[in-house]
Amino acid sequence: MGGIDEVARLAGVSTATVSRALSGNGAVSPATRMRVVDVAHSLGYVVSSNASSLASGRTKNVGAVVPFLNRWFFSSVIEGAERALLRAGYDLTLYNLAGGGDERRSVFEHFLLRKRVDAVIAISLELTEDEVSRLLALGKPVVGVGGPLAGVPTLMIDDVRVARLATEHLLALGHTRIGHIGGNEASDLDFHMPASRRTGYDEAMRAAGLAPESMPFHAGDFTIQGGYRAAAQLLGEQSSRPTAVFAASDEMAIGTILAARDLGLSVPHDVSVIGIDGHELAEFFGLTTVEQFPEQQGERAVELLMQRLATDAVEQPSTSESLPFSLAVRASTAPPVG
Amino acid sequence: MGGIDEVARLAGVSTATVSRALSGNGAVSPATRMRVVDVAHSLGYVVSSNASSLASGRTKNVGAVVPFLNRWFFSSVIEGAERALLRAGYDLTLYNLAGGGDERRSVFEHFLLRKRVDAVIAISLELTEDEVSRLLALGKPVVGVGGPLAGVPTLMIDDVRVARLATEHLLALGHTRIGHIGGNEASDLDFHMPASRRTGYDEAMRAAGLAPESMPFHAGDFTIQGGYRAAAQLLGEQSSRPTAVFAASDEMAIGTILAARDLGLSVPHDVSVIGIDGHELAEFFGLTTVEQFPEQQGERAVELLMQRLATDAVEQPSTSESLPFSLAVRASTAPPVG
DNA sequence: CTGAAAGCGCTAACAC
DNA sequence: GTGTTAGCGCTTTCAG
Repeated sequence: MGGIDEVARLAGVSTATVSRALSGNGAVSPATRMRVVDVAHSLGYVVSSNASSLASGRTKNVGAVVPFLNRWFFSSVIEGAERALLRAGYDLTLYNLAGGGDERRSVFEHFLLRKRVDAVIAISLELTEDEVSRLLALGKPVVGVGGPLAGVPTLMIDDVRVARLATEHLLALGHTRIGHIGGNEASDLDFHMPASRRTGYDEAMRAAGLAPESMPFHAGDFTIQGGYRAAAQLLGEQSSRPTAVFAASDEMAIGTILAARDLGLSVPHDVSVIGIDGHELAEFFGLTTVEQFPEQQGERAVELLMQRLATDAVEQPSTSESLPFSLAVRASTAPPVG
Repeated sequence: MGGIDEVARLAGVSTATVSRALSGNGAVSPATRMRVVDVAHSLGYVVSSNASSLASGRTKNVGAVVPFLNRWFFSSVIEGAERALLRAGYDLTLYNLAGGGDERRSVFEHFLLRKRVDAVIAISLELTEDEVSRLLALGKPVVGVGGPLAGVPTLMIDDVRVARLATEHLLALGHTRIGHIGGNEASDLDFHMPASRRTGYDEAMRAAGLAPESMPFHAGDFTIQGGYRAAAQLLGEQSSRPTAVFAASDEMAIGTILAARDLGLSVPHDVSVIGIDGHELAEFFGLTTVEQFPEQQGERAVELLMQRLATDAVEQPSTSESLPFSLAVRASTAPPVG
C-alpha cells in the first residue's frame, strides 16, 4: 500500500519524476523511467486514481448512459466500448436509466456532475432538451451511439438506407406483396429509428412502383414476442397475406419466423422474412438480415472520444458519422412461389 | 462550477459545515442544513467525488466484474445491482473480462488497484487462486453472485436442489426416460454450476430408482444454438429417445423445443422439456422452468455490501447465502403418452 | 532531464 | 452545532 514517495525513495528520484515516468507526461530519461517502472512493479504500486484525478483534472474514466442493459444492442455496444477503454487505461462507469423517473433525473442532476468522468457515451438515448443541455454543460466530450442526439455527434447506421436495402433485397427476389413490421406510436415518439426504417421501406416500395400504404403493416415492440404477435396478425388471413415480410429488427423477424411455422407456413417457401441488426441468433434461425456491428460501434465511439480528449478539443464536432452495414443473405428469403 | 467554499460563503457557514450538511456525516442544525442544501441546489453544486474520496477514503463507487455482458443472466444481475447502487448514491464501474488474456490480467493487477472502488461484486466468475487473493488483498468487501468463490461470500441458488426440483417435476408427471442436456468439459472446469445441476438430476433419478448413467445425455454450451444441437442428437434416434428432457438452462431448453419441432415432435406430447433460469423468453415458448431472479440477486448483493461498508466490517463473513427459486409450470411439460 | 513546492477540493480531528 | 486547520496522494509549474 505504499504511496508514490515510497517508489520515489526506492528509485532514488523525486515524486515528480515518478509521476512523469509512470504517466508518460513529461520527459524522463529512459534509464530513470525503467528504474521507476521496475520499482513500482515490484511494489505493486498503482497510482491512486483519486489523487491523480484531483491533481490533474483527468479521471481516466468515461460514463456510459444506457436506457437498458439486457438488450443485445446495448450490451454489445458497451462490450465494445469497454474493451477499447481498458486498452486505453480507462474505466467505464455505467449509468442505467431503466429505473425511470427519479433515478433518471438523479443521473443527470447528480451522478454525472461529480466529476467522475472525462467523457460520456450516450447509447440509443432519446433525451429531453434539458437532459441534452445538462450533458453538454458538463463541458466534456459526448458522443452518441445508435440514435441521433440534437447537438451531439453521433455514430449510427443510416436507418433509411438500411431499410431500403432490406426491402430492395425482397423486391429483387421478385416479391410485390411485402408486409412490414415496425414500431408502434410509443416507440416512434422515443426513437427516430422505427420511423426511419419505415421511410426506407416506403421509398424502396415506391421506387419499385408499389404503394406502401396498401401493404400489410403491424406494429411490434422490437422483441421476439412482439414480432410473433405482429406476424400472427400479418400472416393470419390467407387472403391478404404478403409473400414477404420486412421486420424492423432481427428479434421481430425471428418472432415472424416462429409465427409462420406455427401457422403452418414454410419459410421461405410461403413467406420470406428479412430483419435488421445482425443479432447473434440470426444465423441460427437462418435469417437474412442487414447487419450492423454494435461492438465496433462501441469501439469507434471510444476512439472518437480519445481523440477529442487528446486534443483538448472543447468544440463538439457536430459531424455525425454514418456506420457500415451489410446484407447477409441466408435461408429465410427466396423468390416468391409463382 | 463553484466549489464547496462558494456554497459556504453564500450560506454563511464554513466549508466543514457544508460538507457535514451535504454528506450527512456529523451533526448540523436542521435550519443550517436546509440553508446549505438550498444554496447548493440553486448553485447546481455537487461534491467532487475525487476530492471527497481522497479526503475520506470512500469512493461511493463499486466495481462489478463480469465474464460477459451480453448474456441474460449477467446483464440482469448488473441491472439489479445498478439500480440499488444508484439509490444508495453509488456508481457502478464495470470490468468486463471477456477480452481475456492481457486485459483480464490488467483488471486485477491495475484497474482494481487504483482505489476507485469501495467494494467489488464478482458475477459468475471462476477465478484463479491468484485472482481471488488479489481481490481479497484489496481489503475491500467482495461478494460473489451466481458462482462459488473460495473465500468470498457468495449469493447463489442451490443448483443441486434446483436441478432436483426440475427433475422431480418430470418424475412426478410419470416420466422414466429423462434425458439431460448439461455442460461440456470446458464449462465444467470453469464453473461448478453445470456439474451441480447434473448432480441434482442424478440424485433425483436415483431417488426414483432410475439409473442416470443409462439415460441419454448431451453437452451444450448454454446457448439456444447449443441446446438445439444437443437436443437434435438426443431426440434424433427414435429408439433411444427420452420422453422428457431436462436442460440445465432455459436457453438450452428453448433450443430443445425448437429442435423437437424440427424433428416433427410435439412438445409436450412427444417430449416434455424443462429448463432452469426464468429467462425472459421462457414464457413466450411456454417453457416450464425453475426460475431464479438475477435482478433481485444483484440488489441483494448491493444490500450486503452496503451493510458491510456501513459497519466497517473488515471481516469477510464467509456465510454464503442461498437464494430463492421457484418452479413455474407451463405448457412444455406433461405426463408421458402411454 | 530532474527536484522543490504549491496546490487540486474536500473531510475529519480538534477546538470552542 | 460550528469553525479552524491539517492533510488525503498525486501533478505541475517553476527553477535549475
